[in-house]
Amino acid sequence: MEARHLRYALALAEHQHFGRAAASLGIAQPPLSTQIAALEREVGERLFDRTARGVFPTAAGDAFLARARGALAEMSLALVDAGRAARGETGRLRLGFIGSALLDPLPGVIGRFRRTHPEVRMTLQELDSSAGSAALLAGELDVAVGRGSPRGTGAEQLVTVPIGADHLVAAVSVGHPFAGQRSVDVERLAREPLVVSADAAGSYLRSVFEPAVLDGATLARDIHTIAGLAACCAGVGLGPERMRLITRKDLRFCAVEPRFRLPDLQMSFRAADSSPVLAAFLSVVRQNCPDVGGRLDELLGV
Amino acid sequence: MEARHLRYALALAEHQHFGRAAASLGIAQPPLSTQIAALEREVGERLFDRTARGVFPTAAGDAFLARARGALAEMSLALVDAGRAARGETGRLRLGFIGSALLDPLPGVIGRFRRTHPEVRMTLQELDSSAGSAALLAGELDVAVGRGSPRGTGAEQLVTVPIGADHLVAAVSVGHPFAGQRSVDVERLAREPLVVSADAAGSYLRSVFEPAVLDGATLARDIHTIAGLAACCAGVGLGPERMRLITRKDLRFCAVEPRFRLPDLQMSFRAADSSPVLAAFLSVVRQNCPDVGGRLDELLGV
DNA sequence: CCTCCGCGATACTTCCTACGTATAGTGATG
DNA sequence: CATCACTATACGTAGGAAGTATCGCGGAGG
Repeated sequence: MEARHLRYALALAEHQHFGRAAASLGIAQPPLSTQIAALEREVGERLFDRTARGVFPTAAGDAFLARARGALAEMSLALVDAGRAARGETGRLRLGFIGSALLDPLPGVIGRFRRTHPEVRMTLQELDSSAGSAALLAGELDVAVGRGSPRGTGAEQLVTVPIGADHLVAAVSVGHPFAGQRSVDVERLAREPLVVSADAAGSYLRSVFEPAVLDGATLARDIHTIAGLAACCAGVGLGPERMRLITRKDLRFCAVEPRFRLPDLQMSFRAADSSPVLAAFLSVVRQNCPDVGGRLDELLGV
Repeated sequence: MEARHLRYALALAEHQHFGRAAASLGIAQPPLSTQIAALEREVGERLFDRTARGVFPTAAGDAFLARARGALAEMSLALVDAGRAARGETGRLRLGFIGSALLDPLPGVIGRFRRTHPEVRMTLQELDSSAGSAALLAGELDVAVGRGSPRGTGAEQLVTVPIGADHLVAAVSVGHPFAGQRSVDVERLAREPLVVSADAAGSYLRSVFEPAVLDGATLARDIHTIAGLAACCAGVGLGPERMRLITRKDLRFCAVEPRFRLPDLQMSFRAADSSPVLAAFLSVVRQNCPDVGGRLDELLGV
């Protein structure tokens, strides 16, 4: 049985007349008769009653036609759905990110993507940079946002683009002596109790402070915790500049002198991932983060 | 797009290999390549990634394959459903009947039909004989059970078979003088207050009693009401012998002398009705009412 | 009652296209 | 670099779907 048989049977049921049904199909009447006969032979039942007043489906014909309509509808949906999937309008995107990314570039990107691709199911989860690249390589994520380029086994299977630069800033409670200052020296900071992210304490902060200073610091899992601890006088919080987007009445920020540039925020995905949803997401990222457009343009082959 | 394209795409997705998929389809590899290419051209998207490790569906391919499975499933169901409809296993049967038929032949017939054809939706309604044939002709019923052969306009469009003979019996309250008697004479009955069905009072009872007797009788709409009225001493109930199947402690029956044969119970349907459900129902009737088998055998062409 | 007409089925031819065979192109692997 | 495995391409063939002509049948009308 071929789709042709279904189309012919439906046309015949609609026109109740072999000649007119054939004309509507753009064929002559005899082949229509032949094909309907072949269909009835395959089904093993007479599907149409040929009467003098017209051609009408039998009970078996009615049952058959209902399914035939369903089958043809599925076939057109196959075409439509394939196109939508190819354009990244349907599907799934699993995004992992560090807390600070949720402050600046992600809200705009995610919001715009959800508006333009409402039928893509998104999974969002906060995790640290190294867990992000590991989950990417394990196939558990499609996009990871972290700080610094992924290193280690399999990192060459990932493509990574910078999506935002950052400098170190200090966060203090509103009652702290630093609270009114526009900036504070690193040497001064080293004499204060510090609150830093566990991630940073193990990596880039080691090029700013002596190990002994960091070993005495309070560790926090994410940027919001640093801000909260600093606000309640647990110490001087250290984090990226976008931490200033956290607005609390009991919190003040100071630039750190000399300026220290943190590793960039980076967005990674599997180089071998050809998912149209990913491509659509990257295209939204390019529109929302003009700074990194050049790099993505190459990757998207524009 | 033809069903062949769907089958080929599914086989390719299953085997992840053009050669083996082609073999499983019973064709050579080049035509499979050609057909898949044609399908991808029609859909407008690449549906499979040909890699060194195998052939894998793209995102568009996955979406397409899901619909393709649905479409092919509908097509096989079209065959199955047509067969079931042709055998009368699915569909609808609208049955109208007079109350007395519900006492004897219908419970067995309907019960057996429902067991053997559980997916046929049945509509049952009690109505009098003339309303039954009218509803048949109006296309509102498929089968009608009444007493006596339908007469009047359009009756020749109906086929009618007898499904049960009946004689007149009297029903009286347990306290009535007739209660202990095996039989009672018609002349004796004529001097009692009577309870009869409105239908019968207007037709066959007129050949048993004087019009004056019937004009004084209490009229009931159906056989159960006759029995109820007789039981509470409203008069002597008259009805078909199968009324004896109504067992109430406060009710007794007497044969009527001389025996008077009522018009037979008849089952009617449209002669032009070729519904397989009707045929299946008639076949059950034939098995359940051996008396009328001969007549139905002819009609069913056995 | 016969004829005519409309419609579907059948007979036969034509042509498209799906299939088979042979082979070239391509990417991975030793 | 050679080889191998696999898919794509080229081309001839054959099966079947469509076209043309005609038959058979059932209903309407004279």
